[in-house]
Amino acid sequence: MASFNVPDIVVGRLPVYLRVLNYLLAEGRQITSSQELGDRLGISSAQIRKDLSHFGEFGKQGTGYDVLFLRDQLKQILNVDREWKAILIGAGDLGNALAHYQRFADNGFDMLAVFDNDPDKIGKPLGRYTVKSIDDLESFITENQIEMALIAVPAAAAREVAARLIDCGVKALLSYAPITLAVPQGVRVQYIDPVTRLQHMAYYIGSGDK
Amino acid sequence: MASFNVPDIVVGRLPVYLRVLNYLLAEGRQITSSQELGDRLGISSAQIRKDLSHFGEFGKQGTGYDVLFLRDQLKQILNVDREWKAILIGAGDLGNALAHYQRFADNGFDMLAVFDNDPDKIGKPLGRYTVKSIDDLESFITENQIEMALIAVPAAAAREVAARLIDCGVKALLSYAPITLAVPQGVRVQYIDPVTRLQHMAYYIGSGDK
DNA sequence: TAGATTGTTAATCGATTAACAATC
DNA sequence: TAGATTGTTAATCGATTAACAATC
Repeated sequence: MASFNVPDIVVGRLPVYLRVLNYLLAEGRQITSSQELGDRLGISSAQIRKDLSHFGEFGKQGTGYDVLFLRDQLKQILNVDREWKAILIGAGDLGNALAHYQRFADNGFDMLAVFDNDPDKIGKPLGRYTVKSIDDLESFITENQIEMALIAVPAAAAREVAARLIDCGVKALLSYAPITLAVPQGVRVQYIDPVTRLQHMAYYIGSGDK
Repeated sequence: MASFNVPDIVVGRLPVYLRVLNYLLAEGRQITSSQELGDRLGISSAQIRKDLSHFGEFGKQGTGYDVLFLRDQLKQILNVDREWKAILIGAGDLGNALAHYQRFADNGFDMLAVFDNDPDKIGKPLGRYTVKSIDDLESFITENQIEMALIAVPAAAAREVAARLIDCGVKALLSYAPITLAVPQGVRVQYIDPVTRLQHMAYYIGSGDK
């Protein structure tokens, strides 16, 4: 797992490589090539080989890559060859969808609890959870050594929630709130905002000449 | 709106600029600067000025930018100074959350219908919609001149759904299915996969030395 | 005017691509 | 062996940053 200064954009592609390898595995494929992976992902084979070269040598000349081996190597590199403990803040419609999303558990992200500040929701069942009070956020994180959190609260509440999470030592935030968060060194944030994505595409399909 | 070959990465930042300008507007601010915008977004003021310079001159030396004016210019540039007609495919938990998401309408994305292939769901209410049969997809798109679609179906169904949408002339797809879609020239796709985002962050917070 | 901030240039930095020797 | 594909190098391409003249 030799690596020190791999470009973030390369790291961001690894999960997609991992995903396609999992599909290949499910299809019963044993061997693949940078060419095939590139074709499936719409990128060049050169980019895939270059990206992988940051971490080591995983293939065989003339043959390609062992799907299972490369898959497992990528899992190691990404640190997803183990379980991660996460929580979800926000039990609205989006929180409900995330609480039911099977792929988190399937990929080793163990969602341990769901929090909300609405008295009408606290104590009620939500999927396999019982919604907890946001008042219990700090104690729960500390006691369970939570490392990641999904933020699915309104934009107006997101900054305070993020601050509290970070105060308790949560190191990765995935925020669905449409707001940019300032976080200290050592804490990672990723954003999911479908509206900005639609706007991005609107630029191109807008007037035909772009 | 002079522009021909603006880097995609620049286009992708404009919606975020637009978002922060809307917040400034809501706060009653009339003037801002590239410095302030950069501070709010965690990027350099130089990058903001450079990005905007692809499209024209929007500020005044010594003063900065008129918030309302720049906001409206960005809306024009992104082609979001008008309504866009969209549909949603998939009425599961995620589809339910998206059907209720107010920010689409707030930002000019008019969701006209929700489709599913499950007989138990078809005809049932979902937010302000009544779930339509996927059998009616083609006729609905054609009759209503749908331009965008949100895909919230299982991965196994996503390729076929995308193909049908594209066949009917839909030009922008926002897919929540964890699979890469091959689309023809002129069609845009964006993906939202929270699992890849968590995996991306896991890389950094994994072992402390990255 | 003095102070501030833009828009732009040039330099730096970083990522992608093409090509090919190595080698399975 | 002949054919195929990797890993890597060097060249190209593209993005970001720093700096500053222009100017409000």
